[in-house]
Amino acid sequence: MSPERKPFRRIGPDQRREAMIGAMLAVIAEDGIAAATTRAVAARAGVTPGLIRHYFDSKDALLSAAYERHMTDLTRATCHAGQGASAAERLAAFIVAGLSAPVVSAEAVSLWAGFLTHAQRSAGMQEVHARTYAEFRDHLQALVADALREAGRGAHGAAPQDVLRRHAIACNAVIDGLWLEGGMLPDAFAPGELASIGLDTIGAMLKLPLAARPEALTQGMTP
Amino acid sequence: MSPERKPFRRIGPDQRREAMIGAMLAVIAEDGIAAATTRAVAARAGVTPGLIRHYFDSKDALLSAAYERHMTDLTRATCHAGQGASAAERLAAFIVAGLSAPVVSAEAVSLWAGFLTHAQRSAGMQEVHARTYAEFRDHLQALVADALREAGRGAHGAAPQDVLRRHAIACNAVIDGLWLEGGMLPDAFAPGELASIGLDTIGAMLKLPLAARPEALTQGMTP
DNA sequence: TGGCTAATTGTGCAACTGTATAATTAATCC
DNA sequence: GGATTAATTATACAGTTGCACAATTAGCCA
Repeated sequence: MSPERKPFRRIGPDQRREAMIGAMLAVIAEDGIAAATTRAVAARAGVTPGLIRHYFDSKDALLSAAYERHMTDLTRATCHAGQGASAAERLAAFIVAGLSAPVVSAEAVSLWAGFLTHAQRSAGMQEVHARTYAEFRDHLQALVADALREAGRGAHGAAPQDVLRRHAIACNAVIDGLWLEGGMLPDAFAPGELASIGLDTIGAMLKLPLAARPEALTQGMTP
Repeated sequence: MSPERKPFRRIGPDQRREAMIGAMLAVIAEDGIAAATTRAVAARAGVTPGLIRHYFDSKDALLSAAYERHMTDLTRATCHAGQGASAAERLAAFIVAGLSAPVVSAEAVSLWAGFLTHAQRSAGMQEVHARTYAEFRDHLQALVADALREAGRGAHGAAPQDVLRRHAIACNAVIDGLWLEGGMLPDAFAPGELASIGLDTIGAMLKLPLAARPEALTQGMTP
């Protein structure tokens, strides 16, 4: 009856924080946010529950940190894909990236929905939400503005700033809506179909011919 | 020390069921799904916690019932607005209804997100989700088909069924995305703005001139 | 009026939750 | 290599949760 204590090793504080955030994300994605208890997350991180409170002020603080990381990852995965010679190509690449794996996935939507539930009641998470959302839409609006200017429109006209805002809102809605459908009904769409629909819809709306480079579209076909 | 018991009156079983569903929806909308405990819901319904188990097999069963009612209400509020002389007018009315109050509201989005979290892990709720979603999109696809036929398109052409499906997916995405934005950031949009953007976007996509009847658009302005 | 029945209440419980706090130990520093 | 310190574990606790079950009672029907 020797009181065997669990052996452990110290790792860098930043690594441990990251491990906990990763464990929180994994548990939520797998078993839902209701299952993301301190004990479950700690077990997933290979650690004792008490340690969570050593790195985070509360369980909610860890939740906010996880939310921020998830949204940052999603935004980065979409925005960083925006390479291309022309502005139209960059916009198209952005759309395709946001509507292909791994951005479109059941786990990503599951995580997002779980966070959303808590976002309305937690000031910290609301702040993260507003910030990541604004970041995403501003980026999108800049891409749209570039593409329109490149096509010889936008610099003149009635109220370019107002029109730009409406366009950004609409583009964002198209991407969000398709992303949601794809994540919730993964088997309802052929590979590349969502990206194709997104390009067509936004292209028609902006009256710009948007086309994905071939390798970008088929990229989502090989998981 | 007389053991005073809570007085009560029996109401019709259907009414009591409805009252409990209503209480569940109210609690979730107000304080989030985490606060929707059996005790909180029972108190809201003016009833003792034990009674919930008398009308529902479990708390999850009540949750599923509430989910179904919420989605049915949302769908009905959108679909039943589709009156109009022409097919294009009916489609426009549908879009406007789905992008105006009370369909667009923080409570509606809050409820939907809360349910979504549980939907992925409950077979019953998943079934409700798939059913209400299909219903909504089928209705939308029929409206789009009518509007295109009315404009002299759709009956001929390459693959009308396939094109129709893509259009329905895209329309659904636009409405869902705008609905989401409006519900999460209620102060970010002027009254009627979302509906106007929705009409423009879907009109451009279908290459149909879609316009709301004036009273429909201003309807969302008087809360 | 007086049961009868089902709707409703009250009580209790075992499991689980977040977190506070003390005890232990791995790594660092000199 | 021994002391120091912060990282980590272990324990405990008060509150909450869903639910089972027995006790009551309101309304209906003869």
